[in-house]
Amino acid sequence: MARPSQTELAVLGALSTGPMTGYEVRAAISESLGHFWHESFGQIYPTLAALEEAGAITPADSGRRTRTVYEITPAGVERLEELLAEPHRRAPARNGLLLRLFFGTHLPQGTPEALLEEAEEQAAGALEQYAAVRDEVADDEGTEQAFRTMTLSFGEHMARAQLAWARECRAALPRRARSSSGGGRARG
Amino acid sequence: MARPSQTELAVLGALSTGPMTGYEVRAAISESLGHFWHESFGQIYPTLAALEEAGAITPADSGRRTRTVYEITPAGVERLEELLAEPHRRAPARNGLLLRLFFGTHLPQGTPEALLEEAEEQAAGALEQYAAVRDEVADDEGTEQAFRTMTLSFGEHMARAQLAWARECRAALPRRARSSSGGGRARG
DNA sequence: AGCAGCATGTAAGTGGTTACATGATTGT
DNA sequence: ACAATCATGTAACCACTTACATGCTGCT
Repeated sequence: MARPSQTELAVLGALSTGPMTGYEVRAAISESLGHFWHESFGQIYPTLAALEEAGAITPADSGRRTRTVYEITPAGVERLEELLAEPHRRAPARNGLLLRLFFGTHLPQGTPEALLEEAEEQAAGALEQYAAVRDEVADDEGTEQAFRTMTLSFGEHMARAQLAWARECRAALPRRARSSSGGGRARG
Repeated sequence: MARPSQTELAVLGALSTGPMTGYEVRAAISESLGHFWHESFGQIYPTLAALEEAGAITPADSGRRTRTVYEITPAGVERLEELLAEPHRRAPARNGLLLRLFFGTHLPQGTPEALLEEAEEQAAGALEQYAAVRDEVADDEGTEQAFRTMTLSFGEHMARAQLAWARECRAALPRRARSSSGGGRARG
């Protein structure tokens, strides 16, 4: 196996919270990390196989033979700690919004305005969702709660920042074209 | 043609600012979109070929035959507008920091502390960089300046948000393990 | 002559998604 | 009996990166 993959970390991490099937791993990840992470079966099952091969996880008694409940082994915990300790190489910068916005300014459209509006709405929407989750989280306890709060808080901070940024930019934009078609050149 | 739509957009967008070689396209993107976008030659050259095939760009007189300066065509501008108008594609939700932080809470380490510290330092560092860029940008003019300001502003908002979030979380964390390193402060 | 940096391209590999194929279990 | 959903897996493809191969141009 060797390659330190993000998926490996996610799967191993999920299993560190308790024994699960591949199906449940995916559910656990998408429930708990909602907006911030996601795995597909096409990644999960091969990763489970590789992890078992490497002795990091082991099939536990499942009661049924059509499903495989995996359990993390001591070696797996070690591996997980190793992965966590590794310097977190961040994804190559690829922000589609900024890309579009930049090149949008070279076009006669109201494109930049529209993009900023969209960004603003999206952030506002996210904030509403987070507010709803806040209520739920209040019921949780201990570590679970600490995690959820951090995640949530991260989402909120980022959404608020995006909202503020979009509003500032919209306010600063010269009011030339008002959406599609219209004046090409602003200044001469 | 096939649709490497994000790269296609970036390349077409770059060419919308003026004729360029593939090499220059890459430089233009990394200069202007610095932290927010990036293209590799392995993507750029095939994309240029495909765009030429599709009539979106055309080779212009370069003076030398060992380089090909491409120019965007009216059809290319149309294509660019089309791409810009398209509903802004997925951001596949994969935040390595949040992932690690979550599973870090299940381990006895000072892992979460270390991650938050790293996140805080990274944001602080970015802010310093942006401050430097601020000065440069002041010299620019017109559209160029408007773009740079927006980009920069986005970076600043996000970095400040991350900084605030990391600090809040660290303050809220129970002080159990003291982590390995002692270096928490931003350099002066 | 030699080196830095401009310029173009390709092959192999990575890390991931989508769609599909298959079947078991549970609830009504 | 049937549908929903739990569960496992694979094949094909996709966007992109890395490393490599090659050669030109301009400067000292």
